Amino acid sequence: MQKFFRPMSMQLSEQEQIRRQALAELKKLGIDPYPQAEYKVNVTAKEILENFPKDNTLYQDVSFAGRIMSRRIMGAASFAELKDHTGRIQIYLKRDDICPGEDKTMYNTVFKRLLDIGDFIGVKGYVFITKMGEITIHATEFTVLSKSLRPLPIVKEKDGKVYDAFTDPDQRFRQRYVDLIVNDHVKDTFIKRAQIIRSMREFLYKKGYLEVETPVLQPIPGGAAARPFVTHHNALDMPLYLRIADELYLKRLIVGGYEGVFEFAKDFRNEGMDRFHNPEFTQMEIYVAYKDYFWMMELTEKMVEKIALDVHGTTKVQIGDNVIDFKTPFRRITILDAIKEYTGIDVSGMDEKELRETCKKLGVETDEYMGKGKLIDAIFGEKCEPNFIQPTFIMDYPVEMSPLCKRHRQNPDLTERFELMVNGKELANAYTELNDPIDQLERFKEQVRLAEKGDDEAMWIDMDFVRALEYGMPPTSGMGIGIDRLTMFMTNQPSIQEVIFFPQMRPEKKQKVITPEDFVALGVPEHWAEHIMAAGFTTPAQLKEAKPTAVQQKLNGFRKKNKLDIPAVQVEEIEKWQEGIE
RNA sequence: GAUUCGUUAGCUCAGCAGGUAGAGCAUCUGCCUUUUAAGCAGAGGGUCCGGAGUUCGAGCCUCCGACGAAUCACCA
Repeated sequence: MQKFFRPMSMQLSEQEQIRRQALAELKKLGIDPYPQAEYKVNVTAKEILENFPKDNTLYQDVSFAGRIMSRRIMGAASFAELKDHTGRIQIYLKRDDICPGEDKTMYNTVFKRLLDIGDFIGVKGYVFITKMGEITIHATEFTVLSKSLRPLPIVKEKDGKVYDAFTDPDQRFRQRYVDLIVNDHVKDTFIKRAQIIRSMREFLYKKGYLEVETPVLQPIPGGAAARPFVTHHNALDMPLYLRIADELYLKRLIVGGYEGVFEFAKDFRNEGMDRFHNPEFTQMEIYVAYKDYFWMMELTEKMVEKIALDVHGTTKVQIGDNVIDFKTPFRRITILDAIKEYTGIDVSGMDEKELRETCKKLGVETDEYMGKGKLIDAIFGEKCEPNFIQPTFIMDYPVEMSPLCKRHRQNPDLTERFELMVNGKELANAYTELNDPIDQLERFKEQVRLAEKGDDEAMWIDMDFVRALEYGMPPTSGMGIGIDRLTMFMTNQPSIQEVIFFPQMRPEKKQKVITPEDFVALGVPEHWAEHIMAAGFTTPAQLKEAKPTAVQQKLNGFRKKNKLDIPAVQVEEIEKWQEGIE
């Protein structure tokens, strides 16, 4: 346990020490730096900045709270910037307003010396406009609401140009709270994310669909091809998996008689991480009875169009160098036609061997495990996918790739599946759902055969799901849409880490400085501890992992080489040291 | 996983072709009652990511390691 909670650096920086002293001095003055009482606020920064220019009789008795973001002190008067959840506003303090009597402590000591950038204060006063034309709260009193003990990165701005921006991705993601404090545009991105989700919910509520919750812990991880995270339930003494999708549960609910269900689902996939993948991510999946994938295309494009309009007020959205127009209807093309369009080759009707040759000719890499479906997908992925910048539905995927999808009504080698491509990336995936229980079981079995061949992402057989289908599922269409990717598109962010508050990171390792004393504490005698690092064991862990005999050889060799006047070490001693190491 | 780049003060970054570690902001002290990247004068602040090596001497060179980023691969 200990190793996950290494103490932060024990050494406080000068600035941190000064802030702790200020904290103590505040207490000495009888000021509680962390008061309990509610601080009643009657206005936001945004309201003032919007309304005061229209009517300067407003806001003559405001109570406002926020974080100090900058200070400009000029002797007996000061300006500071306070930030609340709506934005920043300047405040103005005058010594003789704050301290009308003889005692000037509140201004001279508390405000000027003991408060810092990062502290929360509340102010009461009235709004006016300075000579320089800035809307400002003239504070006649202030209250300390919370003292900050760590200095924030100082980001300055003039004429829209940002100086000393806080941009280091490592620090921004590990300490997202700091990122949110100093980078206003980051806050905006996540507000837009919330708008997108809200807009989607509204759209689906309006159609009368039911928002549901299904298990995150699943005994069989189904509904997608991906490696799951495994955990263990103690009471039941059985493995459980974090869901990779919620598809099979939502379809059970369709069997149960609901005609439209959807879920915003956190899904988990134990796979690589990059600009487009985080181990946990959010998908919205929806299933509607009596519909097919054509109907679902319309729902999807209408929904995405509405989101663009709600977030941007227009269907045109800048994504990287491209302007994407989410105006309906979106283009539709089958995967085979797409391949024809971009390679000039008609792969329909080709067998596996011909497809393999085609891949070779096109320079598409393959391996021997790939079946027809994967080969076609490889060609598409390499030669076509990046070209679909404007929203496009790619339709009718090969049957091998889609074990939960109904066969195409005209061609049993294909399925009624579409993916929505935007900016060369997959955004949504949908089927006319397979509701034939016998075919479903066959397809599951085919997946098992793939698994036996070595495909570690093939699906598992979920017999309970098959049983549900055996009771009868109405014809249904279902769709899943990636919320993180959608947010990336709608906010023009280049990486998934920019749209997930706390993206997965390697654990932060504070490098601990190891000294001979650390070895002494583990039972290594002093005369060895002072040489053990030089002899090649720079950490206790290294010492533990090494073979006792190897350690003995190394240490005694070192002793001889350096002519140390200490007794040679015995293997039993070394074994004892190793026992002492965690 | 591969390659490349990066890690120096609280923050953003310099640092010569190895020779006592620099700037701006922040901090501290003083001045300043409408400033706004406030200003002026002064001061303090560093395990140069960790370790080993080469060298009289390493922030800089070599090797090993940690973490991050970009590109590619893998994966969907």
